[in-house]
Amino acid sequence: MSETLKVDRLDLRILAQLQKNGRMTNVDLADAVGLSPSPCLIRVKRLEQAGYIGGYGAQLRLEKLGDTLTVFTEVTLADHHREDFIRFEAAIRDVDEILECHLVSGGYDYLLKFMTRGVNHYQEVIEGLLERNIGIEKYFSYIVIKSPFIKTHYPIERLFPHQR
Amino acid sequence: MSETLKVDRLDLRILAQLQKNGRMTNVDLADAVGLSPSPCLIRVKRLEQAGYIGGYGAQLRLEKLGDTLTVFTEVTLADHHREDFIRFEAAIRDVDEILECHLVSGGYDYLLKFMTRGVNHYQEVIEGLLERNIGIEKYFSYIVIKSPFIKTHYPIERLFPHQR
DNA sequence: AGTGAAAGCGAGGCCGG
DNA sequence: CCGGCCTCGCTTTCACT
Repeated sequence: MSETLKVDRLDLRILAQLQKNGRMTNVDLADAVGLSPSPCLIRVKRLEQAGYIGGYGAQLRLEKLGDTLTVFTEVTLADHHREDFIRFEAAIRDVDEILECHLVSGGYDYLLKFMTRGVNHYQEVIEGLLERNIGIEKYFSYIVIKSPFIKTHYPIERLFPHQR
Repeated sequence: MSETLKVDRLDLRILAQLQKNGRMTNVDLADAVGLSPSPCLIRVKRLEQAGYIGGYGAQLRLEKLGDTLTVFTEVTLADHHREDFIRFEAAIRDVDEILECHLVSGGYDYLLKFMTRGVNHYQEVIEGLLERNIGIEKYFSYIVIKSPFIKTHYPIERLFPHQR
């Protein structure tokens, strides 16, 4: 599931294609990368098993379904021992409304990304967190007014320019 | 492509399933939501055409392929006329290394999410932006040390609790 | 390693309730 | 609007190169 096996140029092309269209058929994929279906499928399976592909998902336009609010929240912990980080991370992991959790270097400790129905919903979630006493010293909320773009795929050739 | 048609409970279940596994076959999907394949497929097509599903993608574990660096950057513009926002957004949209762009309310204007090969690569991109004179007054970078979690799907029942 | 067959199964269209 | 049938094309395996 997580072996580091060698990934050649063909594999990178497969990954790039699947990133753009996770539902394309194996024959189309094979055609796009210049392979015949059988070995192409084998490579895809290998990449999945090796953990390079974490899964496949539909990209939903949640904002089309109803009102949503995205909020980025900067969190500073009261104490900074290893156990404080662990406790905090464990506590917020199960909060559905928190989509991302990043430990950052700089003026605060964590940057969280929330998705809620609106400010009331967000406030409820935040207050629930504070009541649970998980080591939050202070926090600051940045409400997203508009997201001009969110890209769903990355040109991986740029990350790994000279892969064999 | 962007009609707002009614989405019932069955549609929500379909969306929830496809969000978790965008590659599941239509028969499995139909089974999971309690439908037979034909009407299920029709609903999926409708949801795609209506724009509720923006696309399907493989979730790549880029960090397994090589070194990557994620950076969140707060950007403040020098001026705040409509044209300043438009010019800035247009200029950064084509920068591959910028994955997300959010206009926020609060202490600064934009929160950007970068993905690069490392600090040198990040610095190159940032300097490239500054040289282009696109109205950046100042910026501050938060380097991501660790991302304890990034969730790829949201429990959409929570966003739309009382859908018919 | 890749190619090309063959067999099994799902996608997608059509008809009947 | 849903379920069942039917055909075509894709998936997946296997023997061969």
